[in-house]
Parts: sequence; C-alpha cells; structure tokens
Amino acid sequence: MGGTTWHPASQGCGVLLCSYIRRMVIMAEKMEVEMEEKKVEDYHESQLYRIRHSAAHIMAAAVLDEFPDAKFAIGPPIEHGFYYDFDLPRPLTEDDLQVIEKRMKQMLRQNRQFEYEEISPEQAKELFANQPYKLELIRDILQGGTDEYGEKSEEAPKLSIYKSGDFVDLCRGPHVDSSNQINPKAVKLLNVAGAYWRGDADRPMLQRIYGTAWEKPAELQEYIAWIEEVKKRDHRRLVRELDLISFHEEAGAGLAYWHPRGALMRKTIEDFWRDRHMEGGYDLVYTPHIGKSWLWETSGHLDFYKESMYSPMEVDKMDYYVKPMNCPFHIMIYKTQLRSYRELPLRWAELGTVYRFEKSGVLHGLMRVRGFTQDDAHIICTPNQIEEEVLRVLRFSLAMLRAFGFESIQAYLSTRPDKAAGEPARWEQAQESLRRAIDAEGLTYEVDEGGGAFYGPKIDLHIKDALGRSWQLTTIQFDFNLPERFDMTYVGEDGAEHRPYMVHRALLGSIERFFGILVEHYGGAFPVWLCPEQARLIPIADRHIAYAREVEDQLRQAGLRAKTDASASRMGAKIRDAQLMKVPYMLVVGDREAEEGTVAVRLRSEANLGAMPVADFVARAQQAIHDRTLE
RNA sequence: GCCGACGUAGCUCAAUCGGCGGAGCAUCCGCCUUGUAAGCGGAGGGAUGUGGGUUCGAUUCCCACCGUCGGCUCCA
Repeated sequence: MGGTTWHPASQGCGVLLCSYIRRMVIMAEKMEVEMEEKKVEDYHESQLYRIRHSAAHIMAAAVLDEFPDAKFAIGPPIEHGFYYDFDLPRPLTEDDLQVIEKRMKQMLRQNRQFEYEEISPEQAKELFANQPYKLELIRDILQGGTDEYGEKSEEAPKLSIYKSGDFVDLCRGPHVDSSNQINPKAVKLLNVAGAYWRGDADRPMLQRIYGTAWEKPAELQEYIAWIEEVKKRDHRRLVRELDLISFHEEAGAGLAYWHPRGALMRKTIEDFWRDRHMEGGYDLVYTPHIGKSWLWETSGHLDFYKESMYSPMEVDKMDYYVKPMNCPFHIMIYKTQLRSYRELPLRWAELGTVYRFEKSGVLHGLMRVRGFTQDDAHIICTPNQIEEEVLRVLRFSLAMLRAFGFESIQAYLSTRPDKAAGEPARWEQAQESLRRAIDAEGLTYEVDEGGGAFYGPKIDLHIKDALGRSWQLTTIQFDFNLPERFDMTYVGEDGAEHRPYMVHRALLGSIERFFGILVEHYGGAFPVWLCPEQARLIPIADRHIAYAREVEDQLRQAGLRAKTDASASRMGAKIRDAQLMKVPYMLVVGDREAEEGTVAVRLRSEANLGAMPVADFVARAQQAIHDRTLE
C-alpha cells in the first residue's frame, strides 16, 4: 500500500495568500480555537450559553409585549446565537423584527433578574394553561420522554421555570442571574423563518426568530463581519461573476450549466481524480443513464427510494427510469462473469451522473441540485480483504481531500440500527474494520450508534473550510443488501459460491457540490493548478500585442493556461479585470519586456514581482502548480 | 412539499398616491496608445418572471403558476 500522499509540498495554503484570504484563515482559526475552547469547558456550561439562552427569553418577552396572544414553543441557544419559535396571529415583518429588537434591548437594560423555581405538575399545567406547546412539553417531560430541547431525558421528571420580569417560561436553564450581564450592544436579531413544531411537517408551522448574542460588542461586530464574508464568498454569486456556471429557470431548476471556464476546472479536477484512481488500483467503468424497471425493482429502489426518482419514461411499452444511483449498473458488470476469489478485490470507479428529485424548497445553488455527478466507486472483495480495503480507501480519501487543500478532517462512524439487513457478524466485522482504519490514520472521530443505514455501517468524513464551516464530503459505506438482492457471488478456494462484501464510496461527494465548496473555501481565488486561466498577458499598448501573443504561446507550450488581453482598455483597466477574475498571474508586457524577452509579474495578492525572463516565470508557475499552492 | 420575503436591461439597483419605465457597470461604435484595480464620447439594449383578474389606465392592487432567497422537513 502507501503512495497515497500526493505532493508533500502542498501543506497549508502557502505564504503568499491574498490579504483577505489570510484574514479569513486567521478568523477561521480563531473561531476554531473558540470552538475548541467551548468544547473544553462545554458550551452548555459557559457564560455565553447562558447569555444566549437568556437573550432568547428576553426576546420572547418582547414578542409577548407586541403580541399578547402569542403561543410559545421552544427557544434554545444554538451555535452562534439563539432562536425562539412562536405561533403568532400574523406573519412577522422586517419592521416587527426591529421593533422587537428595540423592545428587547430596553428590557435588557432593566436589570431583570432570572429567578429559578421548581414547580409541581399541577402548578405547571395551571401556569401554562393557555400555552398548548408548553403543555405538550410538560406532558412529555413528565412522561420522561423528551425535554425542552427534544432530547431524551433520563433524569426523574422535574419541572422548572425561570422568571424574568413578568415573563415566565418553562425552562431548565441555565441562565444569567440578571439581564445586566447581557450587553445590549452585543445582541442582534437576524431573521425570521418558518419552522415546523418539533420539526414535523405534519404539525403546525411556527415562526422562528433567529438572533445572535455575544459577550462583547466587538465579538458581535466580528460575527457580523464573518456573515458578510460568507455572503461575499457565496458560490452562487461567484460562479456567475467568474463565468464558471449558470442555472436557468426556463430550462429547469437545480440543473447546472458548466461554462468553458468552469468546464476547464471540472476537467482538471476529474483528470486528477481519474489519474489518482488509476494509480490507486481502481478500474474505470462507464454505465448508462437509464435502466428498465427490472433493475430498480431488483435493487429495491422502487420500494424505498421512489420518491427521489423521476417518473418513468415508456420505451417499447416498458418503463425506464433515469438513474439516481450507479450501484445497480456496476453490479450488472460484475455479473457478466463467474467471479473467482482470485480476481478480488475489484475496485470500479465512475464519475457517474445521476438525477434525483429534490423538493423545490431545498434546492440551493450547487450545494443541492437535481442532477449531479458522483465520484463513485464500488469495492467488491472477500471477507478477509475487508480490513485492508477499508484502510486503503480511507487513506485514499484523506489524500484526495488534502490534495484540494482541506487539512481539517473529522470522521464519523455510524453503526448498526435496530432494523438492519445482513448478518450481525458481518456488521460487526465491517464496523471493526472501519474503526481500526480510523485509528490507524490517527483521526479523531465520533460514533453515531445505530446511525448507520439499514444496509451497512459507514464512515463519513467532514472537512472544515476556510470560514470554519464543516461539510460532509466522503462517505465509505458497506452494503449488505444489494449483493443479496442481485445474488452476487464469487467462487472461493473451496470451490463453493460465496457472497462478496461490497463497499460504496464517494470521496468528493458530488462534483457539483464539491465545486461549490471549493469556490467558497477559496473565495474564488483557487490554487494555481485549478485556475481556468493561470496567467493573463497584459500588453500596455497595441504595439505589444504581438509580443504578448508570442509569450502566451510559449506558456501554452509549457502547459500553462494563458490568455492575452487584447482589448482596447488601458493597462489599469486590464489589471482590474484580471484581478476581478482572480487570475493568479498578471504578466505585463511593454517596450522594456519585449526588448528584454521578459514579463513583469503581478500576483493577484497584489504583490509586484517585477520583470523576469519568461523561462523563470514558467518555472515559478510550474512549481506552484506542482505544489498545488495558491501563489 | 410547507411558512415568509422577493422577481424591473447581461449584472447591481431607481421609478412619489395606480398615470408615457431610468441610472451605473457590461456590450457595440468612435477617439486616445496607455507602466500595475475603472481614459473620454456616442449608440443599442426591456413582452417589468408567466398567465388570469380589478381598473379609463397596473412595474405598482388581487389570484394562480414558475423561479430565487431565509428557514423547516427529507436525504439509500
């Protein structure tokens, strides 16, 4: 094994970061440190948690002032703030939010005490007689079911309330002692959104107000700046501005169109992916986009996945379905021959484009689409190959993610749910192999007991982007179901037929979503190797265009993606255009450069490197490409 | 799918109370021949998302649909 660390030089982001990227990395690190600290002291025990929880109560009090008939649901602290769900007689507007925020801040200044009190079930029911949601919570708490946060409560049922001013809420706390511990200048209401009571689509739709609260006003400002940066990096804006991808409502929601620049990046990603797979012992396959109902009946998708599949199309009086997954097709290839244990493991990879019906409300740029390309592969092996295959695929995944600049990786192991297909012994073996692989790679991980799919345990890998947000990319997933359904077998040493193990895995998830994450991670300023245009020749006057084209040609011969800006604009405008397109190298050529056979190199970080021979520039750029750095 | 908001030129946004839809950028055409983030001038560009309704008259008010956004839900 081994050989899965590609280009060790590509550690971190390099030194010549654009200033704003550097700022954001620092901020993300800071937030990460903040998160780590929170973990250490336990966010739930922290003062910040009390502040947010208490701010939620005060907000509810302010809402009650505006809407005396308001019904209250729950109002917990969350990652960067808090929310509270209400049932109100009319929809809230932006103006309402401002009024509520103002009222809330007045209340915060009133030095309201938060007083804890335990009450009897009878008192509780009387106190909240007009609050149906609270009554439901009381009932559930008494039944030892779920608590205010919808989490399972194991403690003996105990009801408590918190009073602040004349506002009383069913709550287990903790809270600040007094509202003067909350700085009104560090509190802000953010937005209103719909939310189902207890997240259940069959229950009433409530109005949720999101707010944020911090210990110091400066932290609030920092958080607002972070939100601004998130907006600035929104891939939906950037893919348009950088002329990478578009969507067309007339032609269908959730379907991405790759423009030449985006397509070039995609090709770069896919070429890299294929090359690494070939090196890594995978074989490539291609399979059709549609399949007859037999295939989906056999796989079981028509039973349990139909709501995500598009309606069938009739061909020769038979139903054909567009594929939502590639696995059944790979299995068809497997079954073309009698397989021997000697040819296992088989590792078949495909950039397979699938279509899944997603409800209109969940579509979101490239992150959630209706047609996408999975970087899929299936590993088919014998029981005693499991251990090595799992470790191998995990290492491969980590190398892949790191190659794209994601260094912070967290693993999640999901184990056998109550209802599961396949023999428990196989589950056990599979889970252990996953666990040992994670340990062998020294990853920290969390276990989601019973969180696996019914057909097998899995490892998910989440990365953290430059803004400190985490995204699930890789999934490595055992399947004990499909080999049974398709009756996959191999002939063992003993001459008898055996059932192989099958592992699905996608490393990047889908090319579309991964691309969106890359765009946001780098804010559109990609590492040089991924840039659709790596260098732009900027002739100062028209008489320099010929030399610029000559250099452009040399760069192309050297394998660089270069273009000449022969527009009528002035140099300053050309530089501005190139900056906005985040081209890493701007090569200014005028009389001096043409004379000396050089290029004046400007980086998008705004560093001006001065003139250098073309060959020197090529060497520099090739180094950056090889190292996969930003420059 | 559900709740709410939104939809005006390729992009970002104007348009008073329901009274002849504008600007900047971009595009095109000229002039300028430029040394590190926007040179100057001119022109073209719109069924105001789609379909109905109210009205003498609808970008504006009402309804439905499509799409987008903030969430919820779902996620083999």
